Amino acid sequence: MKKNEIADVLTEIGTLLELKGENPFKVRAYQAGARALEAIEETELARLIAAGELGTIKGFGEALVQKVTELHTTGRLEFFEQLKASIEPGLEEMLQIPGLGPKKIRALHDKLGIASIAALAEACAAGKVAELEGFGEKTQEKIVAGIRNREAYGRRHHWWEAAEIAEPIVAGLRALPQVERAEAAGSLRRGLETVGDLDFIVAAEDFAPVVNWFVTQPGVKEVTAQGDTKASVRFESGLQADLRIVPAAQFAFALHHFTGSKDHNVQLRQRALGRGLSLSEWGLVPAEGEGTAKEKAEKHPGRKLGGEPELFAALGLHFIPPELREGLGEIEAAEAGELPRLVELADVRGAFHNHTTASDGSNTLVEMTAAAEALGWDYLGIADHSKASFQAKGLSEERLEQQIGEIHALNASKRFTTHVFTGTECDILTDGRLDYDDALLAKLDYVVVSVHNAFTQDEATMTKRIIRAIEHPCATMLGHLTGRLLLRREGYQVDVTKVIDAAIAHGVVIELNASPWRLDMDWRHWRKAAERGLLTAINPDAHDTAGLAHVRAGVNAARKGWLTREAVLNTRSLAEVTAYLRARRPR
DNA sequence: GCCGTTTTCGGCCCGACTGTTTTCAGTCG
Repeated sequence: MKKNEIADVLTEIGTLLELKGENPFKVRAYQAGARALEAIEETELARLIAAGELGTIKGFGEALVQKVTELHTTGRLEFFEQLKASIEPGLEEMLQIPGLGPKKIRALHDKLGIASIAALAEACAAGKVAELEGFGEKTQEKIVAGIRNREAYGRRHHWWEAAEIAEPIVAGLRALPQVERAEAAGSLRRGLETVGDLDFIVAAEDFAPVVNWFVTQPGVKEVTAQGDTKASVRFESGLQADLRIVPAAQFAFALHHFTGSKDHNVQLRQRALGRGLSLSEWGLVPAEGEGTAKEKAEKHPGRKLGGEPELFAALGLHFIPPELREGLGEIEAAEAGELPRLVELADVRGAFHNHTTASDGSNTLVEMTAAAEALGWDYLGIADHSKASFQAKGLSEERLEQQIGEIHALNASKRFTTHVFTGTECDILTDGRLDYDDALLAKLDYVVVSVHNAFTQDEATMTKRIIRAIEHPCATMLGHLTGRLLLRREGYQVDVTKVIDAAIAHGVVIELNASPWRLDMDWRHWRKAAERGLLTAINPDAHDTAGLAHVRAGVNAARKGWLTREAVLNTRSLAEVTAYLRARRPR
């Protein structure tokens, strides 16, 4: 069984154990195991299992090693099958309803025999749920609303769309007279490709006006909680947002806490405890002594921090950028002083893989170049579709020749300070050949090769197909490695490790497609790939002038992948990139 | 179920809010 499927099984075991009322720490162990698995490369997992070394990975004890090994070797797990059979299948999906946790679901099941969302809806309609001990009218109403909206409520949201909602709110909060500081935290701040909900952390003197401002924002459909120090709202799209207000002295702690991730926080708290300190959203206080963390924090006014850097410093760590806080080794690296200097948006000097009206873009070559110049870019690569992408108005040989001429003329005119590179997004045909002949490809500054059809090929075929394209002497970079569309379509089946190996061997760049709906290749692969020498280009895959700004999403993903400026081709100067591309061209 | 330079057993983060309670359980993050 593949790594990701094994991770899914571990996650589901966690959920099932939760429903059974198992020890919550056991549940957490399975969930942590699943996440840890996602950070291991497929071939590395196979090696660890073969060598009997899986147990050396943090989070994998005897039981998980045995289960992962069994799943990996046989594709089955007796324990999982029995566990699944022992729980009615409808109970799992009831967890999606906000306000329903394992305890309430068990009560509904044990006392009313409810084992599906449909049965739950019926019982609510009959008023039976409200009569249960521990339940009431309001709970029943919440369940009814939760069932009605569960699709919108449970949905995750693209980072880009979440940021578009969050940024004006942060700006609005900062403009309030009571507010000293305001930040968005959570997975948005960590730059995760999708966001479950928004978290706003505010430092203020007077709380009530801030809460009132927040719950009356345009687009707020429902106020789901409102207290003295926090409030929760839901927007039209189903996106939920939480506001938390703290005194200024606690701001850094609260911001860190709600930025997460959960794994990162747990690890950092363990580190604090090892030093006799207790870390919480309230502060960093001695672990010993009377009182809650909050009470102790309030007795330590000297613990006021300017910001998160001091928090990390107090634990003997370099500052860990939010994007790295996934519990994937960043604390160890911060301790050793080995955190990478992450690539920044300001490092980007241009981008490849952009479209114009020649194929399926909606702005012309001139408009795209003007937009790139406005961004301060030194160069812009145009890579329209090739002829096999008929649906995208792919360019015939003649039209591509014509475009090359137009670009040369535009460069020669000196109309823009931004230099334009001639390129193509050349289809990788079903057998791995390229869509243009070599003579034409050789006329271009660079060639992006991408898969746009026959997504359903089996993994071996697809892997062979892509590697054949990488081996082509004209290939400069590989476009959107898996073809995934976040929250919409899984990528095609491909052995990522083998493709990375081939790209390194042949000096081919793998792009980090920066489209907020793709972010492909996934950030989870980049750290190891770059360590092994893979170079990337953060490519917006822009189809209009506004799309160029998507490099920001790509930079987020690159940072999550521990990438430095050096690992990203399009942080280099025009002269360096020109030299790089020239050296790459077939002789 | 995992983990260990105070431990191989006994911890494992903990506080806000809601809705149900009359002192607190459950959920959530």
